[in-house]
Amino acid sequence: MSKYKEILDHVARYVELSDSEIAAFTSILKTTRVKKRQFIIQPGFVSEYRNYIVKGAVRVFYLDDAGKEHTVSIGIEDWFFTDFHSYLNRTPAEYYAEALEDSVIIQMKYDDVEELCGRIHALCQYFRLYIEKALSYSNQRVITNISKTSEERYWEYVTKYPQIANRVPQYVLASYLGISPESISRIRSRS
Amino acid sequence: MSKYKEILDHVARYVELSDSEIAAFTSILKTTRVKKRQFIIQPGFVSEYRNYIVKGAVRVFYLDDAGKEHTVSIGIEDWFFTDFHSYLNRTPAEYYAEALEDSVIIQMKYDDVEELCGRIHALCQYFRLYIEKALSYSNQRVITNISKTSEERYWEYVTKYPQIANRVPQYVLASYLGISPESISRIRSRS
DNA sequence: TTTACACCTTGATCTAAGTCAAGCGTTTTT
DNA sequence: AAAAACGCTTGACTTAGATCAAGGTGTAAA
Repeated sequence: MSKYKEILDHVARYVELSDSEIAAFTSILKTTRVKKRQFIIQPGFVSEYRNYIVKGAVRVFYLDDAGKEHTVSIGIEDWFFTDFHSYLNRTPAEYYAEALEDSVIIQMKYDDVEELCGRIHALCQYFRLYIEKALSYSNQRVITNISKTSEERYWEYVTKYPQIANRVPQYVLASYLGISPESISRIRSRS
Repeated sequence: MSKYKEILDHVARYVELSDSEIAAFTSILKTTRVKKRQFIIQPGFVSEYRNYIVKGAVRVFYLDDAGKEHTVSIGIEDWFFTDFHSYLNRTPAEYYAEALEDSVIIQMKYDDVEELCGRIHALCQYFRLYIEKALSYSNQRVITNISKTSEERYWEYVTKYPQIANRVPQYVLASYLGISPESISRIRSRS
């Protein structure tokens, strides 16, 4: 039983890899353990890795000039995260990634991923298909943000992702939805 | 000179295709001409194609229950558009795509794209790399929407995409930025 | 050439949601 | 076990931006 079972299962949902391809893929993986409140990405440093969450919860957020946090993504088991812009362009990150719980993540370097995607067709397909889904989801979020009220966004999220909503602090959810923590509290109370 | 010069140039910015690969790719392409105000995608119908804009301008928008329009994307020459969710899942579209000018677009069917991506590694790479960029951009937009004021979003857009801002009606820009047309007008006047 | 529609502007008003501030349980830390 | 920090709530107040409504201008159509 590979120590990379979880991520290999994830890949298998999209494509089938041969044994040698699995070996090539796992050879670029690295497991990292992080403690609650530890940063995995920090502004100023290049986000070199694509990170897959095996266990735990991680949020990516942006700290604006006024010192306010805006959550880019909240991930739990079986999610990828990174500062995509930094990762793709090898420029300093603008976001933080912070462990919301003690977590186990699998990391893979940009260069290694690109090299493998150039060499292994199935792996390229895997990333393509996965990213296409992520894009469709991101587009959805944009529209929800500009077309729904705070209250609608809150209840939609809680309904769609109860397992995340119940697991992360409310102020994180608030900053993900673009609502103040006080407003979230009021929305909950008037129901 | 191929009649698909523009899109082949676009591909060439990411990967190199052999002559036979170019032939295979162009064989799945179809050129369509649309008049200003014509719909390319409509709710209820599956968005079967990935559409590349050769000439013209197209916007994708969502019409909410209250009858208000929310623009998902504004594209001009050299951009792709589709209702990604509908396209990927072959479910009825939720969005409209409307030509803002008389336009020429190149269309490719989902099944054809998937078949080619399964067969031609370089093409799979091309779509993967392009979509990764699009995702990074979409993430950016989410953060801008939740962290900046209407006024900041407006000026940022105008500065970043003057050629689009000057080409499309202001109410389209407004619905893209999540601002009312009246507010856009006021933002412009107080500068 | 006048009718009409599309798009933009300006003014008056309204309201959802943000801000500021205080208080209160619950975890952490020491 | 006390102190400190964290996360959530509630109240009073403020405000950015929406809504409603009317009028103006240019372009296209009849």
